[in-house]
Parts: sequence; C-alpha cells; structure tokens
Amino acid sequence: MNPDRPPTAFEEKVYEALSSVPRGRVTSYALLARQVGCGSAQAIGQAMKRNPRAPEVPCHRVLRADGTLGGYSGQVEGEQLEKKRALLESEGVRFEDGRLVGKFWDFSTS
DNA sequence: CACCTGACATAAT
DNA sequence: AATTATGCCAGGT
Repeated sequence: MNPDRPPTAFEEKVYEALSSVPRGRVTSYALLARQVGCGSAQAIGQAMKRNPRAPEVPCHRVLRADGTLGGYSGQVEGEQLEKKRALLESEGVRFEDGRLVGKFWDFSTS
C-alpha cells in the first residue's frame, strides 16, 4: 500500500511546488501541474498516491479546482477524505457544503 | 518500472 | 448546443 520507493525527479518537483504552499492555503492539481510543467493534473494525483510520505508531503493541501477535496491516498471517497477535510480545517481552511471557502494559493507570489 | 499523454465524464461558460 | 477546464484513471511509451 505504501512501498518505500525513492522519490523521483517528477515527485520532487511536485513536492517542491507543494512546499510553496503555506499553511492554511490550498492548491489545485492543474495549478500544480503547470508549475511542474505537466499538461495533466492527473499525473500529479498519481505522484501523490505513488509515494506520498503522508504527513511529510502536504498532499492534503491539494484540492480540486472546483473547491472539492478531490482524492486522498488513492481514494476519491471514504473516511480518508473526511480526515483530509478535518486536516484542512485544522490548518484554518474552512469548507461549506463540501466546497472550499476562499481561494487557491498563488504560485506567482512564491 | 516509472512517467506522461490521452480518453472520457462532468461542470461551467 | 458547443467549447473549455478539471481530474488521485487507465494505458502506452
């Protein structure tokens, strides 16, 4: 479920961009994908579920562009998603009716 | 085996 | 209706 594969260049790039997101802020897959120079946001999700050092990599700070949670640990539904929401709430991110309240982090500010 | 483009579904414009 | 944008899939390279 969580093989200890060494982080690849692609993942590292994603993690670095993810590190640019301060606490209490959120990003979308497409936004992150563009930062790493990828045309598919789905590749980002793949990178997350591949080798996400869960607490080390703030993959929970990656939401959909619609404001929905998206997926977590390879699941798009389940208690893991609820945990993700709770984790976001813990960081100060508020939700309403399953939607993110506020805006995404601007990489240009980084 | 790791990585990415593509196909497909859904929502907004 | 058509086009555009997003996506934690699936498959091909």
